[in-house]
Amino acid sequence: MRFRKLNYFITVAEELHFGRAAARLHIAQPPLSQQIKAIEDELGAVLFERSSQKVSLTPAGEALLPQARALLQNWEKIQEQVRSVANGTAGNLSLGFVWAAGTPHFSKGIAQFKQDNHGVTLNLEEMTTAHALDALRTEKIDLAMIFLNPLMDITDLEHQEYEIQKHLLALPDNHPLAQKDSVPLSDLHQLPFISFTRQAHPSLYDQIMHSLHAAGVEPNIVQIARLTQTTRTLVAAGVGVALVPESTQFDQREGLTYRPIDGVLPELAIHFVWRKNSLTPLMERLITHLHAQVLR
Amino acid sequence: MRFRKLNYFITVAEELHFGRAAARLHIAQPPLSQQIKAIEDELGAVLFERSSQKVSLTPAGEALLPQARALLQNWEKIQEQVRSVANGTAGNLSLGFVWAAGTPHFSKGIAQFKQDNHGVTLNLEEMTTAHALDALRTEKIDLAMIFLNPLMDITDLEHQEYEIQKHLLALPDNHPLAQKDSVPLSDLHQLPFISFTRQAHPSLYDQIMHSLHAAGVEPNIVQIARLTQTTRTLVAAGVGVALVPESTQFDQREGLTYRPIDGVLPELAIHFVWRKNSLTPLMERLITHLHAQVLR
DNA sequence: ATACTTAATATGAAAAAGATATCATGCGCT
DNA sequence: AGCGCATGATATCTTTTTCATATTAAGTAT
Repeated sequence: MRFRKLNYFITVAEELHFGRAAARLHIAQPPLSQQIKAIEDELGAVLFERSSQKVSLTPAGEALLPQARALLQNWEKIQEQVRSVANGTAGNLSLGFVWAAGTPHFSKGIAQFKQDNHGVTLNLEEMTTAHALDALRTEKIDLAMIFLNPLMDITDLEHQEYEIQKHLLALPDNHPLAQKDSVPLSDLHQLPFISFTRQAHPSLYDQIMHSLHAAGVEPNIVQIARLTQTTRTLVAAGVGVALVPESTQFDQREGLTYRPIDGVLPELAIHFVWRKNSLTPLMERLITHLHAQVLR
Repeated sequence: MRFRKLNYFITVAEELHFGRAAARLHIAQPPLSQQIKAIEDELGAVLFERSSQKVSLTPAGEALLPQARALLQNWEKIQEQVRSVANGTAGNLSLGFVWAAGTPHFSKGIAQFKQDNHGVTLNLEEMTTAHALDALRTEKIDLAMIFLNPLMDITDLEHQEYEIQKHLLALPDNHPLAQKDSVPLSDLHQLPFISFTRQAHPSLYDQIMHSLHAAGVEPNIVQIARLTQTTRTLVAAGVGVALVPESTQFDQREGLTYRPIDGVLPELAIHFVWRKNSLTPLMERLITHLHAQVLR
């Protein structure tokens, strides 16, 4: 697909000499004459005025020349773009991620990736694990960063670990438990407790509840849809305490303090997740890049 | 030049099925697979994800599809345009014409031609015969409408008659000669006389002078560069009389009157003139059109 | 006229594209 | 699990297209 004939035409138009043009094209003169004639027949328009003395463009040829050049140039650009997309240095990518993934190193990683890949458009959307899985399967997003654990049925998906966070207990400054350096799990018994809904991160929710139960803790739960800004506002307001991912502490807030938990709680494993066979070079590059940010 | 491979790609992308695509393209499936592979090799990018169960576009293919469609559409447009230029229903044409050609039927003809040929851009410029010939030879214009007579050396040009005009004598209203219905040539003897310069229309000038001389008229000449508006202003102001082409009378003016000449004067033959071998279909159409306007 | 340049034509060779037959793979269905 | 069906890939041969060589035709310059 070299647009042979079009190139032949352009070369003859540039040289205005079949012999020289043929030489430049590394073919003999007769086939060049034939090909030009073929183009003329196809277009139904004579492009060159030939005499044995000189060759010149007809108005039709004059009209075609710049257009033909533009077309070829266009094709070059298209090729480059397609190659870029194939290499992952260009393209679009929609990423759904749980709020806990939004750490400073995540933001920095995204910003740098965008800078290093000017051709790439990233579509970022914060969502719950459940929503992200649905969005993945309905192809609304290409890649998710969500809480993953062994209980989930994701045989239709592939994944790779991003990072593992610990739980922290978020407390109002003046809470009695804030006196301790670390809080035993059992101290949470009967405490007013703010948690995300089971709907949002079902299996994580179940795991946490199971752990609490095992520690003999029967929390007094106030449910909210997502672990976001709202959780911290409620905790700071003294509505209750909350188990939050450690990344939350990056977001300091007046009247709010964090303490490590002493006891067995499930891992907060955030994974990259994508549909099987949908891993593009671009996604691969983004995953590698973000993962590298975590490790340093 | 049917952009075979690009079309193959598009068809497969549309059908997402090599067999059906091949059928639509009236070729067998194996060569289609080969050609697609050839494109992929050339681009260095896999465009389709194949399984025995279904075919789908990769991001690279997704990127190429609209571009490829646009490219082909572009090519269609280019072809049409080139054909239009070849047919003379589109293109550019620069026309240089002497002032005398600017009759009402000329203007009407031009206006109508433009209306009937929307793709055509006409470049009109009023110029002298001498200037027009130079502009023709230096390819500044494509076609001229000028005073032509047998004395001129135009072996490098071709021409066709446009129209032949008679001379009229332009007089101030109150001039004594305005009393007569027609003016004998000999009456012009020693009269103040306004004429274009020899430079402007050399051989016409010579012919007119020769005719005057033959009639024993020795005019008293005030020369101006061109026979335009200015001539009539000068005549109306009583500076002198002038021999003008009959087309001038279409432009009525206060204090100015025209009388036929009684005597032998050269023909005022306005011809289309163009370079040899430069007669394009567009020029041909314009010439035919304008000529038809004269005859009715 | 004669030599020279240049594009067109004729004919056969090489390369590219296509057809037919066959294989490999994966899925659904008993 | 095994069989049939659908689908794309591979191998090999045929056809078509493109190209090269030799030659011709036409026009210019000497």
